[in-house]
Amino acid sequence: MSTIHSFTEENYLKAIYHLSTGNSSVVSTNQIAEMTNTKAASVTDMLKKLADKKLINYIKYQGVTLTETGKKAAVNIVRKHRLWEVFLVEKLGFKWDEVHDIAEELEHINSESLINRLDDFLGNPAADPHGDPIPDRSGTIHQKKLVRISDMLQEQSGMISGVSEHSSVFLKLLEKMGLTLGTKIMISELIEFDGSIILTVNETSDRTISREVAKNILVML
Amino acid sequence: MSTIHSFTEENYLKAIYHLSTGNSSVVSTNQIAEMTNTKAASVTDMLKKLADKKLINYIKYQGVTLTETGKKAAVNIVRKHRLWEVFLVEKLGFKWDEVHDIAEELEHINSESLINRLDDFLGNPAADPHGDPIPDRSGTIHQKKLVRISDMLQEQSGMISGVSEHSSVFLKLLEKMGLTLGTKIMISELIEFDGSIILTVNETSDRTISREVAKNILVML
DNA sequence: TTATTAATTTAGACTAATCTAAAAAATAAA
DNA sequence: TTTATTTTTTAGATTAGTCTAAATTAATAA
Ligand SMILES: [Mn+2]
Ligand SMILES: [Mn+2]
Ligand SMILES: [Mn+2]
Ligand SMILES: [Mn+2]
Repeated sequence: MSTIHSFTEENYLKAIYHLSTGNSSVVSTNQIAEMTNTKAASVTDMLKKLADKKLINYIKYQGVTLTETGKKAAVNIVRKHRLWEVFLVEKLGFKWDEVHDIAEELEHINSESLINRLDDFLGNPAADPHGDPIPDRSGTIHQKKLVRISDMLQEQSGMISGVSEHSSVFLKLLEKMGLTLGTKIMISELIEFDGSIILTVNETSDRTISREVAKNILVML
Repeated sequence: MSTIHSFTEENYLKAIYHLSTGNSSVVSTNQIAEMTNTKAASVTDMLKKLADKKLINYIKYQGVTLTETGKKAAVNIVRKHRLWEVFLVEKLGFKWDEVHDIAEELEHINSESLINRLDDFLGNPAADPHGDPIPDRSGTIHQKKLVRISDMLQEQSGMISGVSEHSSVFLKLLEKMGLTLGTKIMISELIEFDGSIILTVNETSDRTISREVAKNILVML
């Protein structure tokens, strides 16, 4: 199954997928250009090709959505990306801020049996090192309900289970502050002045984080 | 270190490397075309490019050799290919006849730290699943002295340690006959009529193999 | 040593993916 | 509801890698 698409086509499909699971499900040419580091003109060319292959629904000037086929292809790439990230962290000992670029290449390796064996080898993990859910082999995604720390109330507690910002600087910062996945936190104080928040970590020590940081840490209540 | 070369350039370098470690160290355009499944005209184009990049020594109509830089690049690809094969067999449970094509893709993933970590994770193996030596991170290859079964004498014994034919049909045949790496064999009889050979396997049972098969099994005495 | 055959290179063309600059359409502002 | 701005598309080029067919060079045979 799953026809072979070029490296490049796969990157576009993944970009469209990620953009469409964000705000609006319709994605614009410029958004895609930005995400894929290309120019709008190049995107238009590729959109025509993907539309010809029935991977996207595309009407000139109206943006695109993925077809069922396109979505399946995209989810499969996401599955591969996240499984490889787990491998890199769990088996090879990479840090969570070091794996993205390598997984970006590995996700294009084409072998159904490879990825399913890898999945088993890793113990069929539910989430990648950043807490993002790993689609199962049928393409189903079991997304846990998570809330941003910035949306939590005084005294509320939970466990850090994901991030919505994947840059290396951000991840390293969390690492340094001891705010990695699995850490228990409690909202100890909400600072009115600038919206920053004081957390109690693992029921022991305190940490102050800015609103900007708080917005990008996801917690399971 | 190690400048980035395209997927395609890497495949050419590897082809030239393998061809030049065979018989003559000078490799011809047609040989490369055959190994890379392309046409001679395409090879000529690529040879010019590789020569410009100082990866090969190329004089029109005279064939090519790798420069030191080119050889280093080629050996590094071979290292990656073989390490990935070990991973696929040892960790993911693939059979030795199933891994070549996947490794053919994985060998192009570009990350020094990835491959060195993988090497460590696998326990710094000396050889791949087909008995081929794995270059160390400095590019040195520790090749063991092996002889073809077809070159062995009556009563001589040794351990199967490699193959010089990597096709799936051949590997499956060996698998079925129990002639896998690590098997102890002894030359029990040389059949004059057709050159076929009767082996005693693990000091117990006997196997008859054709001269053609015998030529492709490598033994450590 | 000349003629024939084989190997290699050049010429010219094609596809995928990209770009810049210009044109067209859609959106926002006046 | 015109005008201005932004977004998107088209036009025309470029680069990497490939091909077929023709020309050239080398190797082999007569
Ligand atoms: Mn990618
Ligand atoms: Mn991730
Ligand atoms: Mn390859
Ligand atoms: Mn091998």
